[in-house]
Amino acid sequence: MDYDKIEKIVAALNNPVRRNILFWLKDRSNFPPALPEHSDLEGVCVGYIQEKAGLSQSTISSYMNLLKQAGLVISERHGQWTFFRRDEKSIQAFLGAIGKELS
Amino acid sequence: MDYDKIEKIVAALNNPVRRNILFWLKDRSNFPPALPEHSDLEGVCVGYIQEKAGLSQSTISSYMNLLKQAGLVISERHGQWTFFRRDEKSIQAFLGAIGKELS
DNA sequence: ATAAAATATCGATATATTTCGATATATGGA
DNA sequence: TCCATATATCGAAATATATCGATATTTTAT
Repeated sequence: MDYDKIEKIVAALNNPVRRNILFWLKDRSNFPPALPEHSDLEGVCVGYIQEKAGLSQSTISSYMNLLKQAGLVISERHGQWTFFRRDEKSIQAFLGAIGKELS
Repeated sequence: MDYDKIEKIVAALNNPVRRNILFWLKDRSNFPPALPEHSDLEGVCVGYIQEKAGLSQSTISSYMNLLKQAGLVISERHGQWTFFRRDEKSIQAFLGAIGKELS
């Protein structure tokens, strides 16, 4: 994982709301149950994330995009809904890389 | 390690110069040899850090203070000189904590 | 005491980030 | 087609950060 990639991730984590969102996404039960037609989908609808975060819809939208650009989350659109889940592989790669850089 | 402590460290790391400084401080040979009267001291004189970073003296001073407040470095004053070294224990604690938070 | 060297602090400016409300776009239903 | 819902994008204002030069402070030497 190169220098710029780490930089992007550190920047993404350097905000309490975004950091919280990643934490919440670890456990689906931090959010309301999915709608019936979404029950077999992975991830959490951005609307629920926005509610839980308590910020404006536009802010959360830009934050989720930033997390996505940093590679920390994966997004999938299903009809009118966008779902986000953590990119566990990328997160682990980051932890490995930052561990190596700082040790 | 609590939430605010991690926040401070992530913020400290969220700058290329500060991140580089921590990296350079891993290896004393990234800097010129110490003066004879400092040869038995630990750490690197802030003047050398400033030279290597290529920014103004005042910027580096504030940056080193920020790294110190985040607990990433330890400073020691010897006469007119201030020396900085990494706080390895704190760094490892951070890596453990961020690994736990993100995993 | 004066002067020099090293470094911390201050104040200012430019730029980046946070956050919002407004609006645009995408999807779906009647 | 029109209307509704969900979400992305835009532009703006407030705040935070990066960085500088000037100045203050600390330490040392003469």
